[in-house]
Amino acid sequence: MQPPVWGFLQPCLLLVLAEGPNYGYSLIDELSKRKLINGDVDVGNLYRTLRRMEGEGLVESVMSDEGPGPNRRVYQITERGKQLLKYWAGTLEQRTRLINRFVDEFHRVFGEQSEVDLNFVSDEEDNPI
Amino acid sequence: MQPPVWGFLQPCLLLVLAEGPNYGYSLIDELSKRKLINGDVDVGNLYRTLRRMEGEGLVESVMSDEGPGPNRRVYQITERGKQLLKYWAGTLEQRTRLINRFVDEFHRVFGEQSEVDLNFVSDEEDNPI
DNA sequence: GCTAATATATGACTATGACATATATCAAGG
DNA sequence: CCTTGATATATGTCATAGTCATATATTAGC
Repeated sequence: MQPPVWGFLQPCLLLVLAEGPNYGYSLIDELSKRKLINGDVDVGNLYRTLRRMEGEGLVESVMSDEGPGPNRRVYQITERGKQLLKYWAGTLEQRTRLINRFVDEFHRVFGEQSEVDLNFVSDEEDNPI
Repeated sequence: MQPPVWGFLQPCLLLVLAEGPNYGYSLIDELSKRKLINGDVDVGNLYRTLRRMEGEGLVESVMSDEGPGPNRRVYQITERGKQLLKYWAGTLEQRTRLINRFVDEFHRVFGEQSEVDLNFVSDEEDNPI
């Protein structure tokens, strides 16, 4: 199954772009290299997210014919994007506190020894609802 | 602004229901009391989430005329729901590791002393895009 | 010319959440 | 009896976010 880390792609893109301009395909590589996202990033989702961010004034883009292969749309973070990135750093720290509280409660309810199940599979088949 | 903790409501509901049957309005109180969610929970969102969860066989509900006021729909976690809860405990622990990696990278890029901004406000007004 | 890798983009669908609004029950006060 | 407020569930509409599939174009290697 492996549910997505909702809303985490945007802050990750801002973080990588804060170190310098970059383009879509390369951003995917960076996210994998830094292990900021486990598993593969959906390319369609990536490009639409970047476009949305441009619409929100978080990044700006120009087409570039440098490098081999098809032209690249190179994104650059804006001042506004940097502001939001700093904001994200704060809220994500808060988020870990919420999650830690969740995990503590979980162990309190189920007992410290209780196993977590990393391989939940949804078997819709035998679900008569 | 305060962006939502995406996908966190469902696991929280499962966790509270794992301690005993409960109904919508009371679940909101519990989530606030345990500080599992900061800010208010949208009631419309809550009820739709519970219905969705029932459709997925994670909880079951019965109407109850106990207590004062209008009748309550009392939800009870299923075996399948408990399984998913254990799974959530595992993935959420993984999620904190991703977020910690993000925060580390952030401080590496912006410097340890850099302030996080907990009060980002989207001023769409002066955004000419 | 064909194929594979690179690169960007969109269509259709699902999941989650925000904000507003609707409906109903019951208790308390006038 | 009637209004008001608290409780309780539910739906409408929209935005955001992600999945899976597919389309289109460029370039390099054979």
